[in-house]
Amino acid sequence: MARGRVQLKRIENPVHRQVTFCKRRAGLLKKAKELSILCDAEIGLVIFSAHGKLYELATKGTMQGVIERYMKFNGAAQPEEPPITEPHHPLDAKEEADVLKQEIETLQKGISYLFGGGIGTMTMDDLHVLEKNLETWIYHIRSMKMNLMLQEIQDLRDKEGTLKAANKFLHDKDQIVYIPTHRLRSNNCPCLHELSWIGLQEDNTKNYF
Amino acid sequence: MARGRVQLKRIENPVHRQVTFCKRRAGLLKKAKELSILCDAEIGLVIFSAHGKLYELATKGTMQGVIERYMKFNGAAQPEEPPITEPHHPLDAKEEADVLKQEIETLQKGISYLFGGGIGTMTMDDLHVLEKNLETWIYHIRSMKMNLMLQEIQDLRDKEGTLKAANKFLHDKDQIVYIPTHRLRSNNCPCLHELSWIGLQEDNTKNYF
DNA sequence: ACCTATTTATAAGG
DNA sequence: TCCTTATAAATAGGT
Repeated sequence: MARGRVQLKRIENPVHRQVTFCKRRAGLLKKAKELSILCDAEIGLVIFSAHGKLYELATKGTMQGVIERYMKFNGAAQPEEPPITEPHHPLDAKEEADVLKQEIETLQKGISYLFGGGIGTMTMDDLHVLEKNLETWIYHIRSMKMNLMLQEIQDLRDKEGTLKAANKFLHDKDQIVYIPTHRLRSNNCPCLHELSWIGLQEDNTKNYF
Repeated sequence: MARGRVQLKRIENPVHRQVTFCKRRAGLLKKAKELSILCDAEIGLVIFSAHGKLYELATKGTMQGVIERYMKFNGAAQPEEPPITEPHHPLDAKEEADVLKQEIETLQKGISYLFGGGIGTMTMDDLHVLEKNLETWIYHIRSMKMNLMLQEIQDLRDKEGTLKAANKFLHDKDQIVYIPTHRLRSNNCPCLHELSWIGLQEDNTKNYF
């Protein structure tokens, strides 16, 4: 530069450093603009001062645009083979539990990335996968809850049927106990209809979009 | 520069333009590195050539880090009054349904953004808000389902109690025992224990993280 | 912020 | 792409 060579190390004198920062920052921004204009390039430049202040330049559109373009570039660079989710075979309880456990591990890893170490190492694709996993996870948990609750309801209905039958029988007759079996079937219980619209069975979230 | 002033406009000669691009790109990257070292600044520089090739520099960490920091900065720059989610007053069914309807509208808008128009127009903050809304939404749906199912269970238990009482009454009166009552108690039903760990009540998702 | 001696970047040509 | 060289630009140190 001028009146003395520059050492390529942090300037210790804070005043000198601040002055140099101003001058060189201006120079850098100017050079960036020039390069963009002269050579038809799109440039995004972000500068955080030592004290955390932000200076930015985006030629041709916004910084967001530059970031997106950059993301796409890096996303395409590592096109990890999409694992193609299986059509979800019906599994028994043990298998289901194992799948869930594994799923939970994956997700906890992703989540600790997200909140702990910062988003830094996660690409947009990673986030997408995480989101999908989260949906799947919630779906699994919900399915399990639903199944258990349905079973609970079913049990109670069975009992209800039994009790009703016994009650009716006792009310009608003071004789031999006989519970008619057709009264104990649960498929004519009115409650089932009320529950049906909630979508207890399959991937019901899909239908809301 | 040298041997002739430079016009601040796109260099038309493609060879000249390419040569200048190489030289000035190198210069710009060098200057950026120097500024970072001399003044202890964090710099992210992204250059897309006219032909789409990417050149990048991130001092102090990764480009992802720079992008994150930039995002946070801009997120704070437009600190749209955080709506502060109400502590979720207990609403009646009608209110709840209305809230849900509105929520669904918001989300459908967001989702069509995401899948239709491309991510292009959505910022990271938008995505974050969308994600939060999605969680809230799923939570709401789940809450409603849970409430309905819990009510169903409660109703059935009530009925069970009533029937048991009636049964007992008839039994005592007529001295005829047909249904052993200890088989009808619900609090020792195995299903209940299985249900308890799932957390049927409040914001159970919180506990998984 | 301005000045200016000097260093650095770089345009043109090979 | 790299080398050379003349010259424009950038800038360190001072005011």
